[in-house]
Amino acid sequence: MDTNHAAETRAYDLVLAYIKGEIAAGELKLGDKLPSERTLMTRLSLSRNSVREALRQLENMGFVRSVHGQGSFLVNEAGRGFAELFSMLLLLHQTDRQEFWELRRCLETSAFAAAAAAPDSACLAEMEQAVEQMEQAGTLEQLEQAEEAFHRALLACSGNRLFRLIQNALAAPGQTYRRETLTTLDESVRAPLCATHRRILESLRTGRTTQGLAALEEHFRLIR
Amino acid sequence: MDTNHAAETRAYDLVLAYIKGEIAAGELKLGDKLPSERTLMTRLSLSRNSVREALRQLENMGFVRSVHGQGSFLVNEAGRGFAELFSMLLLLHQTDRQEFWELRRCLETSAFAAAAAAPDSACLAEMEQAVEQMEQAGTLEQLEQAEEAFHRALLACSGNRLFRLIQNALAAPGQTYRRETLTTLDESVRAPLCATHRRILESLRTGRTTQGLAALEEHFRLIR
DNA sequence: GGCTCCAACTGGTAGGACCAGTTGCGTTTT
DNA sequence: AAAACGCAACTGGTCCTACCAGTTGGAGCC
Repeated sequence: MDTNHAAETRAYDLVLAYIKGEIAAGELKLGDKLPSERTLMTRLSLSRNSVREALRQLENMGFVRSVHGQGSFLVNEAGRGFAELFSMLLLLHQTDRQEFWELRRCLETSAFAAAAAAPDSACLAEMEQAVEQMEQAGTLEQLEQAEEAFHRALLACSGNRLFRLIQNALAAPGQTYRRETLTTLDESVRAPLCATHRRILESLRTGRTTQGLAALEEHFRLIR
Repeated sequence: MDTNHAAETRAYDLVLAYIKGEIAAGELKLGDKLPSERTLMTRLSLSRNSVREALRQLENMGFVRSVHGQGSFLVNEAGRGFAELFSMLLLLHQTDRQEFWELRRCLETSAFAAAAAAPDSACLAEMEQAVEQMEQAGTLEQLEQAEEAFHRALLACSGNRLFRLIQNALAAPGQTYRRETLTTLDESVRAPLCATHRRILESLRTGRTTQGLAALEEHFRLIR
């Protein structure tokens, strides 16, 4: 194995270090406006190019949002750039849809368990709304959106922000897969699909965890 | 809520699209050398700045490795840039160690189940070696490395590349947490810790899944 | 007071210049 | 002829300047 990974240091590392320092010092918090590129340039004795490459990296990670004419802001949209990442992974055959579904199943099972242990009424309400929208969905697109909303609420219910982060990261290919699955779905499967979602929700309300986990399993069998 | 997220298009998107096109067309595959920045510049009618910003993004995602004097290469080091991401998440209090452990537990539980269904002898051998190193570890550092190797092998055993990707992403904070935990660990806990790892391995060999899951749970109770 | 408009910000892009590693080929040396 | 050297032509890394294009806020006008 080569062990010289960390040897290289780039100019824009200074910018990253500076931003992180400001955050650690409490000078910078979420929503704040970063110093302008030209300010950072002079302050850190760097070219604007280097500053911009650092900001691109932060923007790519979802921590910075640069708006033309306004400035750059510290935000929390972590996972935004992951859409690109996953499309590349798929393109390079470094993953496939089976692994994708397996990860989703893994996350949602854990999320369900966490949610069942301490259900959040707001999230339950969201899930209720999503299930109703699924049941009443006229178009496929509505069904799609409702289904996604349901799972988003379920993940949110877990309270784990990392789970949601990964879910967001999976959102882009997820939409593709969801559409593929739903369009090829036999109409006869649609009713059980809705029923499964409702059972998951109800089991969270009644605390019947094992029943809910079974419903989750069935859900992934149906949709995979 | 504002809904104009996707309106903006940047110059470097052209580069990303071009690279992806080349990959899709089979012109470019892992390990290949990308066209030089100056070539891309003229070929796509962009400034070198824009080309570089695109390459930085790809490099940040771990798909490109630029080497001074040699060129840029298409690689698969996805997750390399995630170390930065997680340190930022922690810095901004967008996650914490509890969520971190919960994610690890979630992944490893699923990975164990997958591994139990179709155990891979090579990975089992790696795990065996890791357990032995744990049992014979003299220094804390050795224990640390052996423990990490064990879990790396377990995740690899699942066969799911996304799992390994996320594990790599978690590696940086993982090392910090692992060290924190192990250094504060009572010496009396060390033996059971090794025993737990061995039990996980043995259960994979004997196919006693429920026993293995219990051992995994105990592991996370011990180490958290 | 409310309006318009312009000046002074902001980021986005372009192109040139130079530094600094790497590579390979031609020349020189042995 | 084989080995060593060295230069030229790549490569990415950085800096600079200039300009375009949105946004903002205040000066001045209605």
